[in-house]
Amino acid sequence: MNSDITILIADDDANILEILAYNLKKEGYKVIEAENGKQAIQLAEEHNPQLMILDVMMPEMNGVDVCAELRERKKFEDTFITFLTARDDDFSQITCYEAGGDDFMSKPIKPKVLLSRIKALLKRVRKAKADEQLITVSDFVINKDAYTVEKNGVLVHLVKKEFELFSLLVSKPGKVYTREEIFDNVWDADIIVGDRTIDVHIRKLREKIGSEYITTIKGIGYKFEG
Amino acid sequence: MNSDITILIADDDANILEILAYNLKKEGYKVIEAENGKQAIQLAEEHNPQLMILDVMMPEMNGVDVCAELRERKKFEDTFITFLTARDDDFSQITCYEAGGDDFMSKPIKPKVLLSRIKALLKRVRKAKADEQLITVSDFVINKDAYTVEKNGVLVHLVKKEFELFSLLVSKPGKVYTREEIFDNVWDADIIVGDRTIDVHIRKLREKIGSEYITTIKGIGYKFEG
DNA sequence: AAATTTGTTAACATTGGGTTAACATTGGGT
DNA sequence: ACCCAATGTTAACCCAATGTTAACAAATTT
Repeated sequence: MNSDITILIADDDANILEILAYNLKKEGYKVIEAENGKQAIQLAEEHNPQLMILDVMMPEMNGVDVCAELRERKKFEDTFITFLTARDDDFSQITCYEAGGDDFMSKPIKPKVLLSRIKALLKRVRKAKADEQLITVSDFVINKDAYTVEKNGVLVHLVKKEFELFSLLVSKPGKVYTREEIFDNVWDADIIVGDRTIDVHIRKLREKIGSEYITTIKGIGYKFEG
Repeated sequence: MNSDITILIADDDANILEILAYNLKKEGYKVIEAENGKQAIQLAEEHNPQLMILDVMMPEMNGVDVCAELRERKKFEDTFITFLTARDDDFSQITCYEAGGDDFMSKPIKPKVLLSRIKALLKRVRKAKADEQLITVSDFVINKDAYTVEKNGVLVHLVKKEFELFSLLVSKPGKVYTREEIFDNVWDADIIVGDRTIDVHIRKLREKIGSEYITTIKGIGYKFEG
């Protein structure tokens, strides 16, 4: 059940690494181990963990710098990062949070505490994940995994382009999407389509979901009415 | 800037309550104070805080039970709950997380640590909230994403040119925009329109938003009265 | 490869925002 | 007080933007 969660741990102390890895694996998480900061970044890039546990003091690159670096990239914007530190002096705690960390733990780590803490963190991860894929707005439930849309509980069959168009509009109810924005998001960058194409898809969408949800803002674009 | 974030703090020690409240208010959060568990639940019900800081040991009802009780209700599913405890023994930490807590802090609390920790927690709350760009001036709320204008809470429908003209004038209340400036900003560079065009749009704008907001400066241009 | 589904285009219909023209009114300068 | 240039007002008109339809092309499935 936890096998879809990847946790990256980085510590230069092989013993700690082993203890952490053992306990996390026992719970069913997929564990990636790094021995220093640089490796942590590289492995994060490779495995896209949902949670990272970084030792603050590491060779090559310290945990805080790793965190700061990762936070620069959109890809890791929502990754949970928690720090490990030997001393719990104010300075380093604050530095950790300022670098964009989500949590902070002092060594020595007691496995039971670690695990319950991680569970609390992952609760949020799971929720964030589920939120991304299940959007509920007004009369609709959009499931991005299954590519399905329900209106008041009944399934509405949307084909790919319709679904993507609808997802986009629904992702920010009320926001007006310009034709250009729609093209950029729903069509591949190198594909050029005529200017009636969007209208036709909007037409079909309205036909399927009802015409009252998508509003035309003449001269600008379309919006979904939350 | 933080005034839209409500934090509830619950502790039976009046001194701690005061210190926490002082520091949080200083940061601009709206703070609700409770002296015991029962009161905390009641006040949470009333004020719907985004974050709650609960002392574990309290009369009437302890923090853990408060948390467990709140987590039962869908309304508080996404509320962040963080615990304060006097001792940091394993048992109570784990209990806290099991009750559905998101974070855990040991007394004595150092204000700087508390604040940076809270900021880290609220980062995620804010993220969901803060993506509308709203301009608020006098009686109006202008939403540039949705292309909507509200006057005293009621929607005023402006069409493209009207909206752009209004946005321009509103962007610097009090500043007089010459006809030339208006043309440059609202019309494409290569388009030439007659000299009554602006007047007609101003006329329509005044009709829709009320005539008292846009003033004519004869021989110069128009301005929005802040 | 045929059949079906999905996506795009073209051709035409429709609409409403933007502009203009024609006339009314205002108010600053002399 | 008068003039007239600048602005206000109205309604008609035009056309660009969008709606609509069906035929065609591309893809996916059978």
